[in-house]
Formats: sequence, structure tokens, C-alpha cells
Amino acid sequence: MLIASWNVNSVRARIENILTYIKETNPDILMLQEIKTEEKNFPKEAFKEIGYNSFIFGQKSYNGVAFLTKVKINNICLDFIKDPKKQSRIITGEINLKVKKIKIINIYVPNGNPIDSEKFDYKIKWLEMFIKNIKNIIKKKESIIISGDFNIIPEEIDCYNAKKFENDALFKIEIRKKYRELINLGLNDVFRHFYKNKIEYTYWDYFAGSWQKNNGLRIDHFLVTSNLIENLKKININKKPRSKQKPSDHTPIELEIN
DNA sequence: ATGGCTGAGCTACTCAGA
Repeated sequence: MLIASWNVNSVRARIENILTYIKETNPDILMLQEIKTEEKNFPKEAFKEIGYNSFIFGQKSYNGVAFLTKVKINNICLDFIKDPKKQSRIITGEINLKVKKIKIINIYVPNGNPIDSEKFDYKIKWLEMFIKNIKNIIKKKESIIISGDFNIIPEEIDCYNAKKFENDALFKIEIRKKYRELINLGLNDVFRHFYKNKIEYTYWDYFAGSWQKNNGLRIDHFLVTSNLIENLKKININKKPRSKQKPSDHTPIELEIN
């Protein structure tokens, strides 16, 4: 099974790029972040035509997450955490992989900049609520796949210039500690599981040739519980969509799991 | 060292992104 995750920076502005990507890659499930639209304006029909059902947690202008899927997803849930700001940042469901039932969680973590603002406090709070709920379901020995735009640079090697990001909400030590907390609950960063020291990025900003200079960040991740390690086949950061015309600033990350 | 770009909503400009 191929599961992909992509922050598309508007599903409507990106529709052609997304359709091309799906046709080329043929994922079973594509998790989208930053769809920037309400469900009523989500291009469901375009995805239906190429064989995908949509499950959407939308919001006008900002945020918004969705699953596009060829396989059955059960128990879709839009309130995994109780967001004090009521922003659309998380959608969950359940899939069956052979004999295993797996909870799939698609997240768009708040950006949190600037760090001396209420936005940073919201990011911390959001992560705390998220971790608390993950902790509870891990206790029950469930199998979990979490993916999406974490807005967290885990380590120095995940950033083209760590010094520059010291006081940025993506790399601030308090935020990286939250990521460590998740890992310490028994979750595994799949990219690092396969590639211990590899430098690869999932995001390049739109400014001043960042893409051409490879000034990137690794902020989109797949985390899985340890009971799924034996099922992992492959992880790939697919840079092709970032190289196209009118790209998202993020590129998809793809997990193959059997 | 800073500002560079993009999208939504709306139609002038702000907010948000990271």
C-alpha cells in the first residue's frame, strides 16, 4: 500500500498539479494539508473521476486537511483534539492492512511564528493536546500512522541553515522537544529509520531561488508505531512536484507499507 | 542584513505562511 502526504498550499490553486501527481504516482491514500477551502468548494468531482473518494475537514482561506483515497477508510473523525481556535488541522480514520487495523492521522501543525507571540503559545498548546491523545491510544497497543506537515525541523541536518532558524518556531528547542516526546512514546520517524544521516528536504520557500539553491527544510514527516516497523517497505521524498510550474512550496512524502 | 514570493478574499490590501 502506498500512502502519500502533501501540503499543497491550496487545493484549488493546485488542482492540475495534484491530478498530474496522482496519475504519475497512483497512491492508495493521499493526505492533503493546507487545502485552504471549505468542503463545499473542494473539487471532489475531479478526484472522483480518477477513482478517489474525498474526506474533508475544510476551512475558509486557511488550513484544512483531507484524505483522498482508493481504499476504504472507516471511522473518519474531525475532532481528535479539541482545538480552542476551532481550526481545521487534523483528520483521522482507520484502514485495514492484512490482519492489522491501523489508525491513520493527517495533521497540519500550527506554524507558531513569531516566537514571542500568542501564535507560538497556540502551537505548544496544540502539540500538548495532540501528544496527550496519542499517548492514550498508544497505551491501547493500537497501530498508528501519523503524517502531515508537522512544522517541526527535528534536527540540525534537517535544515539548510540551522543557525538561522534558532529562534524560529520550526526549530525552537521547546518545539523540537515536543517532537522528541512523540518519538519517546514509541513512534518512529520513518525517513530517519531508513536513512540515518541523509540530508533531504520536503519544503523550500518561494523566495529568491531557495529551490534552485536547495535551501530547504525537512518538516513533513511519517511517524509509525513500532509494531508497524516490520511492515515498512520504503520511504521517498518525491521532489518532482516541487520542480513544476506553479508548485506548492512543499513536496510529497511517500510511504510504502505492506 | 533584509527582503525576497504565493494564495485567499475581495477588487485594495491585509493576513498568513515558514
